Amino acid sequence: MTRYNASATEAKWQKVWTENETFTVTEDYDLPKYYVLEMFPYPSGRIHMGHVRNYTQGDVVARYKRAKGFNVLHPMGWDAFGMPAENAAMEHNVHPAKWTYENIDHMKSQLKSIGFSFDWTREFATCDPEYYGKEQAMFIDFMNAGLVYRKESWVNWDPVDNTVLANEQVIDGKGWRSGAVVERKKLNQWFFKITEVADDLDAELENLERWPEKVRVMQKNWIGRSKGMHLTFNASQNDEEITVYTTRPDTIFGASFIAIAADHPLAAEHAENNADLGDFIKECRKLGTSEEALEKAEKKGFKLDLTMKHPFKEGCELPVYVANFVLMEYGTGAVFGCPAHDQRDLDFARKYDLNVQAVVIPSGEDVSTFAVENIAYTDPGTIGNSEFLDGMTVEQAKAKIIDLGEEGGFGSATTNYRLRDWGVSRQRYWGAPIPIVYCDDCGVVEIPKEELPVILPEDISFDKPGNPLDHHPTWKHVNCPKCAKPAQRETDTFDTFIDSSWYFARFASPKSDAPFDKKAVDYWLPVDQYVGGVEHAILHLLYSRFYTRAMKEVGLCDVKEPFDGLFTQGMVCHETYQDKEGNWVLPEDLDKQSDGTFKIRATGEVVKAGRSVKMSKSKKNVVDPTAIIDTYGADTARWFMLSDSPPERDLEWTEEGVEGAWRFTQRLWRTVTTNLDAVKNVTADQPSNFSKEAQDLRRMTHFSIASIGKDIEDFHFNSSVAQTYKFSNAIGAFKSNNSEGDLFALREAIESLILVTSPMMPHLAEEMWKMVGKEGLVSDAAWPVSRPELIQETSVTVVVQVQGKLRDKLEVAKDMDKAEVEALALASDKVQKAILGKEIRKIIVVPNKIVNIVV
RNA sequence: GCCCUUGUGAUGAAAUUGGUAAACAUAGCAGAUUUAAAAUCUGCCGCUCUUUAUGGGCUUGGCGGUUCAAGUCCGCCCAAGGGCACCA
Repeated sequence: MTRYNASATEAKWQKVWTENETFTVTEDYDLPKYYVLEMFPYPSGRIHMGHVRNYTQGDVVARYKRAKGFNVLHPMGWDAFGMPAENAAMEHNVHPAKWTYENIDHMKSQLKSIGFSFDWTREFATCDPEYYGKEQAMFIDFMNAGLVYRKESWVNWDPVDNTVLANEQVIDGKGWRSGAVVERKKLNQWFFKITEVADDLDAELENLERWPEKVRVMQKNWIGRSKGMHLTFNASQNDEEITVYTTRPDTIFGASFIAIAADHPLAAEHAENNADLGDFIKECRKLGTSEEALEKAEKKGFKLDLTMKHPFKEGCELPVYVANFVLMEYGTGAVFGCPAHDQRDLDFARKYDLNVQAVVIPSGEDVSTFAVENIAYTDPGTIGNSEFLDGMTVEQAKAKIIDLGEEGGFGSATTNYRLRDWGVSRQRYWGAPIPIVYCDDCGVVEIPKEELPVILPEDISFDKPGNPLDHHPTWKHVNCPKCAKPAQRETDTFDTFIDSSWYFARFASPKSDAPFDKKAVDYWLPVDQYVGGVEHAILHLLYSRFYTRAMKEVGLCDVKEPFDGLFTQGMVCHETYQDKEGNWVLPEDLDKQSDGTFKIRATGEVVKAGRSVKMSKSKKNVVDPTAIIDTYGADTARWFMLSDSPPERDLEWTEEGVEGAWRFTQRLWRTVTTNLDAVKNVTADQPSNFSKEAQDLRRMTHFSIASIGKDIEDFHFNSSVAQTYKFSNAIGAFKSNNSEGDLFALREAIESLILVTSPMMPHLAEEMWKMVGKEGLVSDAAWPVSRPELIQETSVTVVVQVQGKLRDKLEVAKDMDKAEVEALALASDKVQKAILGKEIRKIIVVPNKIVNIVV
């Protein structure tokens, strides 16, 4: 018997799929559509196991939905802008474009070798001017719609390299390359008004029912919507005022101080003739970037020579502090402190010996005796010690204060968000240029759309520190599009999160001269099934949701939410190994000993096996997909990725597991080849008689079709795999007597087995499909039809319990009458033994399932 | 500190959503085949007690509760992982 030759067979079918354009899809507006998308990769150079798992999951769904008759869009492209290309340019003196496109070529060939059903005709890279030019055009649309603005904002500045650093390039407050202490610097930068739709982004989370609850919660917390009020206090000494934001106006009578942020304008004003305050403000700013870990617990303040009048309490004066725990970026940068009902305020009050007055009294406590010691009371209660608020609930008191504030003109209800506007300027080369020109006379001028794209210059150098676009000899010098006088280009480029915020729309019509064809986008979007890592739960997914709203706002599409269904897959993990010196060792350099320990092949040294963690280059616990595919074939790798572990959980990569998957591909092949002669010439006509065994096999066949399909739809691939094992084992165990009925059942089983396996192991399925004499490709074949009447059992096992304990099992006819089952149960010897001498109190009969006798 | 998730045999896990816990696979053990090994095939495989049976008891992180019945629902606690982190 021949063995299945994976590498030759897989290459053969990949070629056939390409030549036949099997997975090329068109906008057939009459067909029901299904859009499957996996998060597109950054072209780092090589595919890793995480990609293989991610794309295998998406591919199974895509192939399954195709078989179910959907018009399936399953595209692939490249998130091609970003810093690694610039780092490579600096380290290896290779142009970012060259580096990126070479990586794309290599990774594309790797992806092709795994047999994914991508429509490669729709492929694009975001670093192509054909793509980013459309992004520039949309930026201008957004600008005209008032969704974009420019303001000064802080960046991390490396004073040695003279460059802006991303947050991840700042390590312990120092630049990753230079080691210099990072400074904060203000630059003019572009922002998207994501906060303008914060309310809708928050509210619509509720309707994203096919998203993981976890991701929705994370986004909700990130948006951080809170309802409160603005409240203005007037100074006792002069006409200064401070407006605070509070969510607890009900606790106003418990207020004992006002605190403002170090960056608050009033703080700066007072610092002008107070050097100590100036020092304190500097200290607060430092805290922000570096030593937060050390200082975060300690609340510190600087008392100003200023007090504020309590708005409701005659004669009550509140001291004003500059405090390190108040943030200028949130609310108004000022708060009133109510120590009894806020832990931070309480810590602060204890340190500076301020009054702690409880004004919310828990039920069961007495107003006169209830006091707060070191834990602030934040739960509901009745208002007390608060004059006209006394006796109200927290909610009533909040409403009352807001009313009074609005009447008196010193307060108003407000909603606040933790979410901040999206800063999109990056002081880098390898990104999409922002299509703006600065003119001395006309100010900020957008590039006219017909002059787009603004293309990145190719002749750049990374010799000098800083942004190559900025020190390019000619690129930034242009004439103003309005007045034609000499002007300067914006040299910042877009945040690469913009690139990934609309690529899913571009896939709908990747050759369009517009960003996309509206009809095509309205047909394909939203993405029905998006698959990717949970590490993108917040930023990428939130930005995409905003961006899609923005595109709708400017009339580019009618879709608001980009992703209807989201699935976040787990990581791929592997054991780690360390030698005597503690150096990490690659699994492929090891030999396994018979006692289960590992030795380095070259030196014979025994290594220490550590816990299993996410595969990473730094820990060297990686397995190269190419090596696995060369040894076992893509179908084996795919099968292993789907087996055992539920897809949302982490997967432990083991040699034994891969071996097991490989053995199964061979077993499937044998199951089909050994039965080939018997079933090859069986006609499709169904005989009228089936043996008991044939009926059982048909039940298994039709049950498997239904069960495997449902498990794929529910993302329970490990269950699909388990059922496929059972199905295949049943066929292997089937002894045909060569009667018409047996042969029919066997042929039906084998054909169905090939079909249900095809989304998971497409190459092997294609080969077997041909072997059993089928015309056409299994990739084009319809999912088999499961006949429910063949799944029905005629008899069922009913369990008999006494006092909830299993005592006997009965084989009875399905849907047998309750009384009859009860009688049978009581007739059982074992049951009689168990209830001997006891009185029967109650008998519960669940049809076809269980009888429970209570004594 | 707050929020979320997970916890089941030696291992990855399953359990029709309250109704036979451990399907399927991996590892292991025994046997067949083989000159031998690999591969393949067959059988066993949660713990425990005794009278070794077509027997009894126990078992889903721990303790308690609801129920005829709990891996599943409720309460408290423990452990691991993830997210947020002075957000007023």
